[in-house]
Amino acid sequence: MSVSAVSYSIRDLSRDFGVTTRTLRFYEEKGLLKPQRQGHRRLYSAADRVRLKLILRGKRLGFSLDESAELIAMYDPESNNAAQLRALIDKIREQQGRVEEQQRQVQLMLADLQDWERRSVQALHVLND
Amino acid sequence: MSVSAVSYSIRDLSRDFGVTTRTLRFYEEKGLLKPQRQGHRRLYSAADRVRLKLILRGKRLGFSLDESAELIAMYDPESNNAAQLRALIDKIREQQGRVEEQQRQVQLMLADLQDWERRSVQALHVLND
DNA sequence: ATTGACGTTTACGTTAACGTCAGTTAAAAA
DNA sequence: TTTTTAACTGACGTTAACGTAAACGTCAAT
Repeated sequence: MSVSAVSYSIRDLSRDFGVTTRTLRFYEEKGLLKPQRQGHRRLYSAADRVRLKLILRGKRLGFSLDESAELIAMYDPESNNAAQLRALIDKIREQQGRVEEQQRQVQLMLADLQDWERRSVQALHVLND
Repeated sequence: MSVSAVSYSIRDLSRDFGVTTRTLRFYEEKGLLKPQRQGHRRLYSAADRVRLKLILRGKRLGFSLDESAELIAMYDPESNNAAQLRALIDKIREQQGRVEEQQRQVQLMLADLQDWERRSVQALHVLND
């Protein structure tokens, strides 16, 4: 079974995902990525790209790298564990809660301010009349 | 005009807002709070409480302390500046955008996962039948 | 043989938001 | 007056997520 070994240099990933090479090495230090080596050079596989995509998605979700690491471990397609999957979904739901709370706070603040704006416009009217 | 000078100790604020005294002194270092002194002790006024409330609200909104500092400067009830108020509202709207983006990402991820869950449950059925 | 492009490791630097002492002072309680 | 209690000022420590050199390896092209 020959695998058509598509692989990417660190530069490739850097370019394709808009992150620095330092970042990629850093993610590796943290155990988030484990590219193969050819000599001492890193060779990233398609699977590595998927993992990176997940990490970055995690960031956009507002997760820390450590949290992303957990998520990815759970997301692992090999261990097709239902309980784990639920745990993962729960984690995301928690995050969803936090984000919704922020949303509420933003709404509140905006409402406050717009109210204030209306009143200060009125105040100006009073002053100018 | 005698002002009924209500004031609070650092301990009071710490307790009332659920932050450490270190935090309060730190906020002062950063210029976010400017309590009066009685000797070398800090005396917080009602205005200081309002500022603190705003800072903490800013945090819940997902702003950094520096950003909160800006916000508070703009929020200043003295300078009743309409343009400034708009600027403030804009800042909050930006944040709103960021939060909404996170919300979208969370939704996406959840959808992905639930989809996956459905399929793996089916897969289990297949395996068990 | 040298240049240049790209890669590697090692390691110290940076920012944010405090935590955690250590050593002092001032005021209140015993 | 002595002891407690609360507060104060440094100042160094901590975590996260990289940034930023420094010094070196390797391979192809000139």
